[in-house]
Amino acid sequence: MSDSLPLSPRISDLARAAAPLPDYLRGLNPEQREAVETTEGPLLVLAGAGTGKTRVLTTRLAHILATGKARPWELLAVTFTNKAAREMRERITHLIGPSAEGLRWLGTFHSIAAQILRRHAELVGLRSSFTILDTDDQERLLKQLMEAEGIDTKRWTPRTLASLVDHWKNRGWTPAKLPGTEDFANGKAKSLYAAYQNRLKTLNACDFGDLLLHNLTILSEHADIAEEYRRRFRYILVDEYQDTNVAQYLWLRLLTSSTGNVCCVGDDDQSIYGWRGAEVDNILRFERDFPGAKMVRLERNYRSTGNILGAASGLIAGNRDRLGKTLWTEDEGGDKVRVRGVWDGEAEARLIADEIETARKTGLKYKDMAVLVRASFQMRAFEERFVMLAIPYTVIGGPRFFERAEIRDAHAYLRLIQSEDDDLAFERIVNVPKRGIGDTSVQKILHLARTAGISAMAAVHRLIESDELQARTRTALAGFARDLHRWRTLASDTPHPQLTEVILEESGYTDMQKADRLTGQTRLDNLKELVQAMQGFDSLQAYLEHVSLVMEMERASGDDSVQIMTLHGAKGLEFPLVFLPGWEEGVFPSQRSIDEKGEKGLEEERRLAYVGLTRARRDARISFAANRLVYGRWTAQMPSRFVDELPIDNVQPESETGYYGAAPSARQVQDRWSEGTTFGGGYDSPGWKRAQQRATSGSAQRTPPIDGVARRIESPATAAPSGQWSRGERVFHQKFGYGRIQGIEGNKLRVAFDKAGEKKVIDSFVEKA
DNA sequence: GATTAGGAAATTTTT
DNA sequence: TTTCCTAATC
Repeated sequence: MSDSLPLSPRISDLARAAAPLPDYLRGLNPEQREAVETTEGPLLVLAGAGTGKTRVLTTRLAHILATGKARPWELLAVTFTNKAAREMRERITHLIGPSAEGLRWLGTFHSIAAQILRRHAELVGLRSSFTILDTDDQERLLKQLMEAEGIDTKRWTPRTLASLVDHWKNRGWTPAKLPGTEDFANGKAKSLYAAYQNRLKTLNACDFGDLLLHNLTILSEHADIAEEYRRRFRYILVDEYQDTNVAQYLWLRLLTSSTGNVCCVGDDDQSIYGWRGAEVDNILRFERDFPGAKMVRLERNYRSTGNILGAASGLIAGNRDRLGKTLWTEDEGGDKVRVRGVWDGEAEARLIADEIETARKTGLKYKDMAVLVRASFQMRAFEERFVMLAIPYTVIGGPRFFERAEIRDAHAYLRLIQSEDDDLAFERIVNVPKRGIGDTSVQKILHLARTAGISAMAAVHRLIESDELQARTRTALAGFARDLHRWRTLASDTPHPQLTEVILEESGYTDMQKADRLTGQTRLDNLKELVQAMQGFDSLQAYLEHVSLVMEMERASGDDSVQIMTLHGAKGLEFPLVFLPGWEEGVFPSQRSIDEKGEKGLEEERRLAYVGLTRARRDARISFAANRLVYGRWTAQMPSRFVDELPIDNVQPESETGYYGAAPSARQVQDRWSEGTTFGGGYDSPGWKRAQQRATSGSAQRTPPIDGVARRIESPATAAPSGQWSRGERVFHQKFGYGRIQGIEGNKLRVAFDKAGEKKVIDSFVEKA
């Protein structure tokens, strides 16, 4: 592509001719080189899946540094995730050595915005020590405000308001700039938003959205400050540009100088966070937004085979709003993408589990395989099956470490010790563990705090002196205050990990967890992990700052296990073999996406499908079920429209799947379905519908009813009668080993395992020992 | 102030 | 079906 461009006598061209090619430029293809060497002016790099995006990004930074165009601290490089930032830093260090440490402004949008905000906090009414609230704190705060307004928080949930506020902040709207009115709580949303922002100021806190929003206020109202940053950042680099929201876009505009050395890298076909405020438009409009912008397309794919690429490209071609690009690969051919219909969700899990074992025999490792689902509720079927067959697996995603209740409780203690004014932390743990300080007392404390304009802890001190509370409550509060005081004194000369241990012990938190036989052990383990994680930080302050911005924990990876994750979670990853189950209307594309966002929502779903397919290096396998158990009800499913949209040439429909439990009628339908000259369409046939009707005619049962046709039954879950267990009995479990039954609830057993601690397991997964 | 029973909801989630 | 949250009861 660059070959066909008219050659302009640029300095870099001359330099290129004169000097030998630096090592780091070797091995780049012409487009990649162009993306690296076009350092001046606005540049959009459209990087298709698997085209070496990260390599280009890091090489570009290295190039700018190596050629002396800028020093490390004059570069602004923004990513979306901490993981991406970390990876970029590592790879640059690999390229240019330790001087990469000088890249002060390489980080996520939020961490860089937080840095800037700390320097100018007073301009938006905060102190530079402000705390960053997470979504849970945010919702609790909003709930208080709503209750103070007498709003029915069942009819209008704090969560809905939180997402509204988030939405507004994503668009860069302060309460004053908010256009129009909302239906929410009879038009009170706007005033609630204003009240919330005020409350945040008194708490010296801000939420995630504020980090960007306050930056916008500062940069647009203080020209001198904006100018200072524009001069500082000589080169700007933005990763995943397709996922930026309006606020981030405005932020970039404010930081981009007139020389406009801004390079945005992204792929409009991989924009999958629209529901979180991402604007594909940002990338589609780039050339208009940054006059004189160049565009480089990276279209050579180094990851997938021709068939996978063909299937993905054919599918995404159905989207209208895209810049368009044609991925190609030298690795033509490869296996076709297999598409199979199965009877139900269980059959799908069985099929995939069996194929995992088969693939393993051909030399693939478990960790080379991934199951990518649309929504997390689909994961359970696979987990159950994998446990049964002892296939090691890892669920990526799930509840995040720092969001677990016990971790947040521990943090609340630490926050309250660090700053007595942290009312949210106070509220969270005044009565955790139970100290006999009930809801009414807490409300009294908070009321006094609010009316007197003091912190909750200050209110506590006052109330201890007064007689407004019962003597018993006063004693409890005094005890709590005394503990806090003691810990705070201790904090000055105790390393923070030990401090945390002391607090958890002395507060009775550990004992409280020990008393919980069900989840206590897991939680205590998590707390241990927390103390471990704290070791890596110089101070409590540094640690707390870190966790507020980094919601994830370094995952211990490296073990050989099948990865189960959502399609969203899979972005940026690749696997030799990828399973894509649940391609059914309503599931994928998700009905809700379509209901809420119509055609736009559908296009985003299609991009999600594209992301899923392009994760595969050698082999992608799509499946769909005729029947699925959704919230305990059997639902007839139609194959996803995306199945139809796959180009027939790259796809291999399989009809041998009857073995996996489909009734003949369903198999016939599948045969018909796969026979069509245009791919798909067959599910309109009477046979498919009949099969579905039969399935739905019965209400909730373990399997969809099949008239008189034997299906392959091998699941102990269906075979094993329950009620054969008794408490105290010794059992063996594939994954957790030996243990003793503590309790029985229906088909679930509470088992204290010798090694793995107490777990709830399905009875069919254990055998008598 | 703690326990329990009933009812509504149930995507995706980089910070 | 399960899970979480609120309201009613001890």
